[in-house]
Amino acid sequence: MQAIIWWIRRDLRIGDNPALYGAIQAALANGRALIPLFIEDPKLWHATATPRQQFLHAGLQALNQQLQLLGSRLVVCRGDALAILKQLVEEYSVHAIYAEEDYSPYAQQRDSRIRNELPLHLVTGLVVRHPLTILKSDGTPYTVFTPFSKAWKAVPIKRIPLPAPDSLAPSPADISCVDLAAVQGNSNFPAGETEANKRLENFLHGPILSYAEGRNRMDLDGTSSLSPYLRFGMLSAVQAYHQAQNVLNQTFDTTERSGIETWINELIWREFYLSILYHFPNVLKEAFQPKYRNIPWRTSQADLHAWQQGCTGYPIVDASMRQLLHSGWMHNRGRMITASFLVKDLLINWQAGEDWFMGHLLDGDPASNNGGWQWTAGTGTDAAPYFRIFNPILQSKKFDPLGDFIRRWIPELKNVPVRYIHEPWLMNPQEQAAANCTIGKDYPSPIVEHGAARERALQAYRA
DNA sequence: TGAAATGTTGGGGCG
DNA sequence: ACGCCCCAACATTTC
Repeated sequence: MQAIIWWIRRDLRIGDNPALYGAIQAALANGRALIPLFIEDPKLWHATATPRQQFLHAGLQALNQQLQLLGSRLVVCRGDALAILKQLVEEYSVHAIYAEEDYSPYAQQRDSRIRNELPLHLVTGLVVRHPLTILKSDGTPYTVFTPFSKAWKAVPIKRIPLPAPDSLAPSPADISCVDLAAVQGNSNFPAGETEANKRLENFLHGPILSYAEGRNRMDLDGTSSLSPYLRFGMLSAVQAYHQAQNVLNQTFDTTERSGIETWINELIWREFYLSILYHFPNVLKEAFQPKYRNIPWRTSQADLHAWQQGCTGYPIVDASMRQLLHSGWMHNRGRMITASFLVKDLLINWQAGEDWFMGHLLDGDPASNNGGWQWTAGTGTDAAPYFRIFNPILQSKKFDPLGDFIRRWIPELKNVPVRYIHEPWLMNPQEQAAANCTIGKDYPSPIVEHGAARERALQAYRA
């Protein structure tokens, strides 16, 4: 028997999947078997990224169900990719391996090694535009978002979404497979392509129209909450882009159009940071800008811990951090506020925050996460200038005006009235008693005073 | 995809 | 009618 491998990495879907499409063509042409393969590589796992790992496992189970409906099944192996592929290639006379290109340094190195020994075909599917196709006229990569996005939009659309197959060649019956352990699903984010498509539909039929403003409101569901699905390719970026563009073409209201355009821009931000990582893999180890590689960071285990656990005494920071801890996701506005707080107010190295986020975000992706952190720290490409320091109280008042979001995640504050919800330490003892919340006991006092912390950060960055 | 400090303007109160 | 002050409301600059 001869076979073709569809090597699944972060493209857990059958709709609009160029790697699957390529594998099907190759299998059909010669009547070969098709092996849908996922390799769990322990080296790829962040030490504490259990929530994301479970989301992936649930996604693999969902994919397996889809494959079984098409007459196939998912094969899962655990170990070193090259070793496993070598063995399969030999055992099942594999003629070709199709996979979607990944741009992380680890994946690039792994794939180039494999390509030296095995017939690995890499196709573009993780992004709409391959990082090598968006370059300045002198051939160097963009390091500023706006010109990058203009160039991105100027390139004609290369391909339209590919249809999902309606049947698949069976995979060899005797192939050994690691059992997918039963996983507890994440109730906030059910894994799988079906759920991803449902969310995209819902988002495109409502929230996206007011996304320009709505995306900033932490107390409302104004965002797409699609990031975990894009992270694992349960949703194709090409498909998301096309559907958003279709909605845009049928929308004439200025506000609604700007909402759609803003969301499309977010897809481009994702590709911007993937491109940055592709061209500058060193960003995972150091600041993009050399002049910010020697900031005199503080090391305070206690402060870092308070930040991680959502016990800083600043409600908007703590609510966001608890949202991350308990749901595996954080609102984008929350990401900016908590990141600014760690890096500027606590003056703790952005890499500690990057690591914590990677350990807890379902959508944790090296490119976007690193890009976001370096943006906030002011050390990255097209980054916020170092003196741009978020005031957590003002941010809270602006983006959670009634404190509903805060109360949802910090039960200790549920009886605190609106006028104090953003800065509960201002309550006098009577008011604290009335709110059933003693500051310093039921809910922590602020671990830093923002005004002083701001001055300290400005001084450190100037130096 | 900031916030604070500083500067400018203009209306209103008042002598 | 006028000058002066206060201060809110913006605008600009600075961090």
